[in-house]
Order: sequence, then C-alpha cells, then structure tokens
Amino acid sequence: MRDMATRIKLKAESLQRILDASASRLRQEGLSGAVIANVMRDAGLTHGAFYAHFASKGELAMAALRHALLGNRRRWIGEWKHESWRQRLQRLARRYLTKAHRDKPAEGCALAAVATEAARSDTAFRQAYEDELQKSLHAICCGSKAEAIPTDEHLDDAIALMALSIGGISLARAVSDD
Amino acid sequence: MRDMATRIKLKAESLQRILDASASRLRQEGLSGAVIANVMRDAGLTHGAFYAHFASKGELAMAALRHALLGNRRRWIGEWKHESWRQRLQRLARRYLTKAHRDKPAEGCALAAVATEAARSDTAFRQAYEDELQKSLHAICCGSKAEAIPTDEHLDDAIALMALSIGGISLARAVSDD
DNA sequence: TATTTGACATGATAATCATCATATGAAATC
DNA sequence: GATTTCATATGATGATTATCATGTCAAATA
Repeated sequence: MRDMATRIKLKAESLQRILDASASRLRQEGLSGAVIANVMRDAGLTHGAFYAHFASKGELAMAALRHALLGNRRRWIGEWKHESWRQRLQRLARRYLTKAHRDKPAEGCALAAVATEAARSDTAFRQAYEDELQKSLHAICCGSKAEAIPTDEHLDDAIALMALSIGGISLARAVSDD
Repeated sequence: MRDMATRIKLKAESLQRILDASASRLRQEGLSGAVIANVMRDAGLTHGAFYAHFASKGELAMAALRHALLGNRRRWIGEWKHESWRQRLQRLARRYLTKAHRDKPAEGCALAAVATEAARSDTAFRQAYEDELQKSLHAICCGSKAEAIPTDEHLDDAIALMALSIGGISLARAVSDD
C-alpha cells in the first residue's frame, strides 16, 4: 500500500500529459471540442484510461482551464515594472492583442477561448472560470503579490482591459482580414 | 405550378417561425446547442420538416445569425442623434452593457453569443459572421445611411467599442456576481 | 515463486444528433 | 372526380461521444 516509487511517478507524468493535451484542445477547440478520446490520444493513452484520472469530462474541463491559466498567467501579465498604471494597462493590452496570439489559440488565453461557452456551462465550471478570472484581474492590478489588495478603480480598469482584450481577440479570430 | 396562394404563404410563415426559434436558440445555447429537433419543436413542427426549408444545419446557422441581427441591429445601434462622436460611443456602450442584456441572451446580441464558436466554424459561417459584424460597425459609424463611408478613425473606434462590448457581456454572463 | 495492486487497454452500451427515405394529407390543377 | 404537388410527419440510419465493465500486464510485495 505504500508504493512511493515509480508507479506514482508514472501516473503523475501521465496526468501531466493529459493536462497539457486537454489545455491545448480546450483553447483550440473549445469546451465542446475537447473530446476525451482525442485528448487521451494526444497524451499517448487510450480513452479507457481516462477514468483512472478523472471522474468525468466536467472534471477534466475544469482542470484543463486551471492548467492552461497556470502556465500562461505569468507569461501574459507579469510583474509591475517601472511604469504608471496607464502605461501598464497599455503595455498589457499590446502584449495580449498580437497576431501571434490570434493565430496560435492552442497556446493562447483560455479565458478568451471559452468565454461564450463558459456562460452556458454548469455551475462548477462557471465557478472555476470566475476564480481564474479573479486571479488574472488581481495579477493585472498587483503583479504576483498575492496579499496586495487592489483599489476599486484599478479593478474596474482591469475588468475593462480584460473585456477589451477578450472581445478583441475573439473578433480577430472570427474574421479573415485585419 | 403557379400556386401563389395560401401554400406559399403558409410555408413562409413556417420559415419565419423556424428563423425566430433558431435565432433564439442560437443566442441562448450557441452554435452547438442550436439542435435541429429543438428548433423545429419550438417552431411547432417536427424535425423531419426541416429539410423542406434548409439543406443542412450549417445553412440554418447562417440564416439564424442574419435573422437575429436583422431584428436587433436597429434596436441596439439606431440613428446618430444630436451628439458628438464620443457621446455616441458612450451612449451605445451604456445601452449595450446592461443587466437586462446580460440576463436575456435569447433576445440579445448574436455576435456576442457565438463569438468564440464562430472562430472555429467553417468558412461559410465565418463569412456570415464577418458580414454582420461589418454591417454593425458601419451602423455605429453612419447610422442607417448605407452609402456613407466612415473614416478610418471612426472605424477603429467602432471596432474597439464592439470588442469591449462583446467581451464585457461575455464576461458578465460567465460570472455570478457583478 | 505466488499473489496482489493499480494503471491502462479493449470493447460494449446508451445517449445524442444530423440526415434521409418514405408516407400522408390537403390543396391545386386537370 | 382523378391526379399531381408539396409541406410536413414518421421512423430509420449512421456518426459521434461519454461512460463503464471487464481484461491485461508489469511491478511490488509476500
């Protein structure tokens, strides 16, 4: 009963591959596109093995969302440098709204990828979405200082920035030119 | 062969009900949720009758998108009143970003409802989405004057307004408070 | 060496859904 | 009145997909 050895490590590695694959699929194909069989194939396993790791597709979706944002938040938002609040907002917007981001959804922002689908999901997924959004808003206002408390004004600005960014990237992906 | 009478009118009425129903479902449940059987039931028909009106689900989706925006664009955007450009933008944003709009997706903006799904759809639907978006941008800049040509600056502002609005309404629907 | 354990694979099942073949019935036309 | 036409209905069919029951195999343990 106390393995402690390679077994646990192997399973953890499998889980990592599943999370990576599902996070990619979630961002590229959305909630309805992140099919279990495809995710497992991407992870080098078969669909049956799925239930050794997750209880349901819903569980996977939540884990994938968290995993995607865990990897990306620091990359997109980062620390607060030597700059004014307005400069920071502009810098973040410019970093977010790039052609590269538009054209590589699999590595992009998961909050944008599932924005409209999240609104129609069950409570659990919506809660996960809301949590991740809160974390991103906090990071915009305070960088990685978890204990800091943003002002209401900054928070409102951050919400507007997120709305503009998510709407912008969604529109850019939906049309051909631009 | 020249009926001209009740038959054609009845079919046209059926089509209207199908369009109304599918436009509602599209906005409320998105592209993947707008299931043919449900739409037809809403319209008071059975699923088999669908193919007397449309060749495929894709055709319906495009028609539903157009229908939804045909009814709503004037309501949301309207004419250019006695106001500056900046005032106009603010007025439109405030009209769009209301609790009522957030809570009644079935009557809301279809461009927002399917934003992320449109990006992953086939070319035909993306083209329809792009066309409708262009029309809305034009209406923001020029009201209903079809022949008017907006300046590049106004067009950029209109794009930003749409991005902010669509992102804002999507986020508002995905979270619980706010 | 024999047994147990647990991750993973195979295959089945049931639900959902788009699509289509065929039937019906009423109005229009002959 | 007989026939045609066509919108709609009924009932497959096949594809996709989540879920689960059962089998397998390698490593750990006894």
